[in-house]
Amino acid sequence: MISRPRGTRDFLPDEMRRRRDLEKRMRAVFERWGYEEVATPTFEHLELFTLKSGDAIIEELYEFADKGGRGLALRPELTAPVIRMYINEMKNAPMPLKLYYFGNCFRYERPQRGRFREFWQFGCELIGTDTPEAEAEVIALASTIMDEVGVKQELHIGDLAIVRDLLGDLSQEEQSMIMRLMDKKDEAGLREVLDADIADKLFDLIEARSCDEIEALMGASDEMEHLRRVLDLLDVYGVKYQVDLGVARGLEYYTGVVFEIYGEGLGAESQVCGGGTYRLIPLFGGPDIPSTGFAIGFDRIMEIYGLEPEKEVRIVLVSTEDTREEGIRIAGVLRKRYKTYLDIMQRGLRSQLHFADRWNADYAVIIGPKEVRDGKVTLRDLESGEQETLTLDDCLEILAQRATA
RNA sequence: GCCGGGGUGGGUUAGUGGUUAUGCUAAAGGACUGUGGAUCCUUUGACUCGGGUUCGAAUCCCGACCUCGGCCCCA
Repeated sequence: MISRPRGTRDFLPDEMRRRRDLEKRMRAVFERWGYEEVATPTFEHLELFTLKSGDAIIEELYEFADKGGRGLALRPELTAPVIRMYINEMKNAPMPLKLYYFGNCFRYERPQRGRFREFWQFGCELIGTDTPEAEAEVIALASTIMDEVGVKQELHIGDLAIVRDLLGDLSQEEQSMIMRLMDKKDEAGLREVLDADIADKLFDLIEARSCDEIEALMGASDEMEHLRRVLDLLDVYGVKYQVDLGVARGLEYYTGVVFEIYGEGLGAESQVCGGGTYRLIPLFGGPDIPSTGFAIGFDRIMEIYGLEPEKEVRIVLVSTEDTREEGIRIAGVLRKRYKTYLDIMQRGLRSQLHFADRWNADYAVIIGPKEVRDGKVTLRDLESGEQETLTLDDCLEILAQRATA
């Protein structure tokens, strides 16, 4: 027997219905905010992901050579591919671009709850600006999506521009390492690599919970005003957040405001969304324009998603040996509007109704010799067990009434 | 990559060294001949894999694989 590769999943009908329902709800929010969907290939040239990613990301890549010897990789995330797409073919589109996407991504990692080797990301990129208005919109959008799908969220907002002001003298590598330590809230580690006064200040900064506290430590600056404006706008959006300059994000291309959202009800993998402002476009050979975006861990939302999919009407069309052909004709009419199952096993009446029960059908429409003779159908409500024989038009009428009731 | 818990039919479960591996559920067929959920009968179907200990292993030991949880990293 051949099993699934490790860290992958099969989605059975019940779960798939719930996934599609969640997808639909999230997609609807992006659409209502004026974002448009795009899709990129499942695999890309290896360099797209190795060019500006840390070793950790590269180690997790599913990479391979194709039959022509090209180095390729399954995408580990979607920001880089979307930016690549923008540079390749959307440079003349009117700014700003508001794009969203939903797709599977691949990382060679140790699987656990909420972490898989194949997983799905929803996300968006707002390309062309890093104004406070843009950043506030993107954060508010992320937060709204969480609300709309019933996730209890905790939103943390940081700002790498401010942190980098403090670390300005240090090299790129040192800054990256410090970001990582900050993310882990590793005080001892930070004290090891930093001068005592900078370490003290950095730690106070991580503890700061308001702009005033930060300004008291760092003094006034353009970055400070920028962050203040973003937070003011979030207040207007009605978004609840917590200032947390310890949010450092793993990726090195973030430059400004960054944020993470944690969901309630998950284990170790509680981060359900992360994003911020970055400058990735020039790194890939495009113009020096900033973007803001985020990615949502779709599978993690699935774990804590409490809403039930919309009820669908399921009908089983029951016919007999003599009436199969009439059954197919009537099923054709029902199928214009409803999910209709038609027996193809040459089963008897009893057996077809048994199947209808197991299939959780709402109604059985029975077409036997009597019905065919009278030009009628029998509509049986499988929940109440009540049934009546009536014309097809009347049957459709009743189904339509019940569906809206 | 590291540290723990766990793997018995499709799902669930009994079985801690000894006949043909238990029950429930499911699926297929039947009893019941124009009506599902009940009952009964038949059939299908499992010890994750590989070593070791033993006269004998689902059971004890080791390893691998998978899985669950944690570290790391992130979505």
